[in-house]
Amino acid sequence: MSDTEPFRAVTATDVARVAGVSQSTVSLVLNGKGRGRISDKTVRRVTETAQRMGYRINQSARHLRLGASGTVLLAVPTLTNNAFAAVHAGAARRGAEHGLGLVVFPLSAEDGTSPFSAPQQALDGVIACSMPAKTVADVSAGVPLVVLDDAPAPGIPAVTMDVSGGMALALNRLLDLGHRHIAHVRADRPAWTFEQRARAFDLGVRTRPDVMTQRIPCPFAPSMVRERMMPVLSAPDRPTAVVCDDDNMATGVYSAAMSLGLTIGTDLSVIGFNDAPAASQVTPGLTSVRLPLEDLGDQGMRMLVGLRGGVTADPDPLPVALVERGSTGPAPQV
Amino acid sequence: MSDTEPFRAVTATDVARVAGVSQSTVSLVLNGKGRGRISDKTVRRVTETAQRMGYRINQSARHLRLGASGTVLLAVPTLTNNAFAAVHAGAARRGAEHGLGLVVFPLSAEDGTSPFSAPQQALDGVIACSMPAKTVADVSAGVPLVVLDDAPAPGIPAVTMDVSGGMALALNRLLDLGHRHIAHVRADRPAWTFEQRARAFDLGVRTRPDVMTQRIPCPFAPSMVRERMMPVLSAPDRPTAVVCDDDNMATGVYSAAMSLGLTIGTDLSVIGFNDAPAASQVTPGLTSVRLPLEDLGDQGMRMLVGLRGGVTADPDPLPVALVERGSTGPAPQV
DNA sequence: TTGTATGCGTTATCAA
DNA sequence: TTGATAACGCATACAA
Repeated sequence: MSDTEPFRAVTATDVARVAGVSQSTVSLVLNGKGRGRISDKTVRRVTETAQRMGYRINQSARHLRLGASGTVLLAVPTLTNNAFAAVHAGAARRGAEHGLGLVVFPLSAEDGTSPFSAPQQALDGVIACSMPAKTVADVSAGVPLVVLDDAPAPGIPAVTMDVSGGMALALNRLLDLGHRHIAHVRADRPAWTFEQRARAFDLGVRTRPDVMTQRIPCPFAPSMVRERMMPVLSAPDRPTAVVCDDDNMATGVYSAAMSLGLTIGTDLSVIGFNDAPAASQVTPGLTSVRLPLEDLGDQGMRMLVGLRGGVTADPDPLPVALVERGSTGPAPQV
Repeated sequence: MSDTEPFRAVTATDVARVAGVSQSTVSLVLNGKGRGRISDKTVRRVTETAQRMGYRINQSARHLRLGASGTVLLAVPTLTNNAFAAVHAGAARRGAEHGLGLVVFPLSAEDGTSPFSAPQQALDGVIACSMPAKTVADVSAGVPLVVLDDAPAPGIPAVTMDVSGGMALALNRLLDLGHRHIAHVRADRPAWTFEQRARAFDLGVRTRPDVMTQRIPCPFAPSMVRERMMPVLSAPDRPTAVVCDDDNMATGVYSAAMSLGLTIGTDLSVIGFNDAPAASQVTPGLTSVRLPLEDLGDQGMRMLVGLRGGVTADPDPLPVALVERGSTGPAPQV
């Protein structure tokens, strides 16, 4: 009852003493390794006792014993894109269930230097998001690796999202709305995820000779997108709809359209990718391809954890959805 | 040279063997506890050997020995606001230096239930961001606590930002620009940080009877702000400038203004708080009070770590700055 | 079916 | 000024 009494954690040994068994039995039971070794009665008693006493495993001790560090690295190309916050959240939550902490690190494609001098020692695994596996080669040396939203390569487990399907969704919606001149604002960054979008766009319009298209590579910054779009949207035969590789880029299109006096959703339809919070905050709301980013992180961590379990088959691409808002409407009459 | 040779970490014992000293000497030296106990020559030799061998401490072992968990909890009111991503980044980076992992958890003010059944066991500390200390009372029981961006209370270490000063900055700038009718869109959420903004606004206009003011409490959602602002901005004697408690709320003002045909920066000046990424992406760019959120997280973690060192004095409020963009301009002629 | 014994790498106490 | 030694809580090989 004393406030000053130092807190003492409930250990497996404590549970063992109360349950009247040995500590190793407790360990066996709690790790599910009692199958065929420990009697059902004992299993029940131990489980229940642990529960009742509020036993919680000491991860430090566990990691020490197992020679693991309890940390996983999440490598991302940049921190500024809030998409990665979602991936992080998903991975972190799942990791916590397994006593794994998650440390994020931005690893630019050009300069792949890492702060980890001895990754094998410091890391239990690496999750690379939206970047080629070779970029993280030096930090992932000797450590289980999972790539997210990148090209599935033989021998490297990958979790992907159906970005091609997302582009198809966007494109078909625009076609349904009667648009026959559609531009694709492409992220000018070498990444599988953007190649997928480009390919799906090209594929989707290939069988439609009645549709005019424009492909506009752009740096990620909205201001650059705006600059690039000004001449495009001023032209006499301007596109009536634009698909952007990212919601941030879409805001650049908004900006250009507005200063040209074009009304978004009426004169010009715009679709983005990610369904970032900003998509619902601009006016009009931005129609966007929602990517299951939190799921992506979750599945990635799940796969990493399963790696020692011998999981090898990549899961199906995660489904995506088109979220319609005010930025899309019927093609304007010519 | 074999690829299959299992990796073996460099331990303090390894260093000891090479340096020709005992393992305990290595521990003493590397923890800086050799002062007046270990000879300078030995200290040098050990330090250098450890460096050369690439020794890295095993945090699991350290935590086990010290009875610590190596994790601290960052409690935030909501995850949707990207401000907390910055706080998290700052705290996580600093924590990593001390072998501390950071787990985030959204703890709503109403329902303060936590997923931590035995916080003293699972957590080495709690950092509560923008929420009253009593909200985290049950999870922080028996654990060092630091509050961020909240009311400094006796006995509870706090790190704050100069939000009042930020409001003064914003207000004075608008006054300098000639605005004499200014509205304050207030976050309708009980939090110290918003009380500060409100108080500073009230204080700043108290001595200016020539200035008309409006105080408009609002939920956080931009759509709600828009709704509330429509009648305000349609009125014949509408405000010529608006200060918002948050950048997100400012986008709601943008939305309302635009649908009323008001040009931001000319007809209506707008200032936000946070300087979120979105502030530079809207058109025109949003003038905003930049809060040092990453610093806040960093200082919070630093303070938590210093707690066992006996640090008690709260640091000065972190300085803020006004970032001017296109959303502010001279007051329109009446 | 269960218990005993050992060591993971560290810190800290005590003896030398 | 330094070294031997004992835990910390857990997983597991081996003994019973």
